[in-house]
Amino acid sequence: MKKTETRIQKKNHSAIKSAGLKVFAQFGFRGSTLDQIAAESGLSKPNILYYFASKEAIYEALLAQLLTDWLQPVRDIDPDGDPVEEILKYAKHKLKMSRLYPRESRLYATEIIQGAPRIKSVLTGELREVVENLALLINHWADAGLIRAVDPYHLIFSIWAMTQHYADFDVQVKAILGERDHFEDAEQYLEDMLRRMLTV
Amino acid sequence: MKKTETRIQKKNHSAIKSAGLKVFAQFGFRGSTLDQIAAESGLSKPNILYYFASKEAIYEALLAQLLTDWLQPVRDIDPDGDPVEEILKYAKHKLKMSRLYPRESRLYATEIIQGAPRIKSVLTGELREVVENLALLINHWADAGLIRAVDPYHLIFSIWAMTQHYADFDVQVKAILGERDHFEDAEQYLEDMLRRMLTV
DNA sequence: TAATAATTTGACCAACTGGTCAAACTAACG
DNA sequence: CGTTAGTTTGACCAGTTGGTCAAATTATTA
Repeated sequence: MKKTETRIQKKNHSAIKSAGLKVFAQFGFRGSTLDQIAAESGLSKPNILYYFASKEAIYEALLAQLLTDWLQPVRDIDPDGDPVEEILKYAKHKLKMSRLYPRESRLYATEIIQGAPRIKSVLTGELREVVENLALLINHWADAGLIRAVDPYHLIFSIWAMTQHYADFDVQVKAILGERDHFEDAEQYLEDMLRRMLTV
Repeated sequence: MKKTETRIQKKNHSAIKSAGLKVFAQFGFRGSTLDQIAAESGLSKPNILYYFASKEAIYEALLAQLLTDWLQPVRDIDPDGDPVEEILKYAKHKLKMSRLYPRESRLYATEIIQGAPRIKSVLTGELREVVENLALLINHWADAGLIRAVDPYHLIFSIWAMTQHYADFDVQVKAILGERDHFEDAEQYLEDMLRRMLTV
């Protein structure tokens, strides 16, 4: 039922979302202005509102995209794979997302810090369910003696916290480590940590 | 040389900072308005500007306080104490701060995410220096065989990331775990993780 | 090419923004 | 009690905000 976008629509929708991501990730929803997004995207303000009904519509489109992108890799964890390697694969994927798409991570962070007013239902719905299932799987692996018994929820939190830290707190990390790329060391540390947590 | 504050000044400075913390932590600097802070503090907008020169002055007073509160416990780490216990003591202190003062953590997070425009000099100055010293100490402990050799910087990042996660992403944590207090389990997990990382 | 549909914009608006200021009010003190 | 210093406020302002709209421009298609 969805109309196919014209060439121009495709280009402009994309330009607006890209500009919106940049602005919203830095200033949050209320701190961002349509004028900023207009300037960043090279379109005029009324033209932006021709493609999106409102400032909020842009923001919500970005959040929706983000959430599906983030939930998928959790679902992709293979219950029949090697437990440690599956968790490690997920953690490394998450870290790579932080390196390649730090603005997405920051956009999500600002939304959550502000109390997640627009996605709370997703958090208590889809996200919770997906995490619940992963926690069950981890407990199952532990019961089978394939990994050490750990609190699955806090294990997941620790992976999220550490990986997203490198995107969200990038300025701080760089202030301490310098501008040199630190993701290799971060991955090393993360792998080391997870192996120590998961093997006996 | 500092004039002693009158009773009223003390009360109102405090009320304004408290209200500012609440508002800034949720909406960031640009997303917050003086009217919100006025409503939250129970003072009129002009009255607020009688005590602070500008909206920015309130924000900066909060940040300055925050930074000293956060740097001190790092400095308090005792080079002559038991290494694992000293690091554990610091991590637990940080976690307790997240439980007791989540808004301070969120205020700091929004500032960093936005690129730390007002405190970048502190990051590359005081913070960097303090972390540098801690890293040297950790390496020294490792050289002496008192702890396992780990990357001290990423160790510190992992402590920060995990502890602050419970304050900054509180909504998400609660969406997954429910409203029940989870800090006890978090501390357990954190201690377990750090002991495994630091002992051979 | 002519007609139609899609796109873009300048001008505009009401609400909100941080901040000012003179005047009114209140507390403190000799 | 009267004076002074400290406090509070209503009215106001210029700049910014998200959003509207009719008109102009450009692309598409018959």
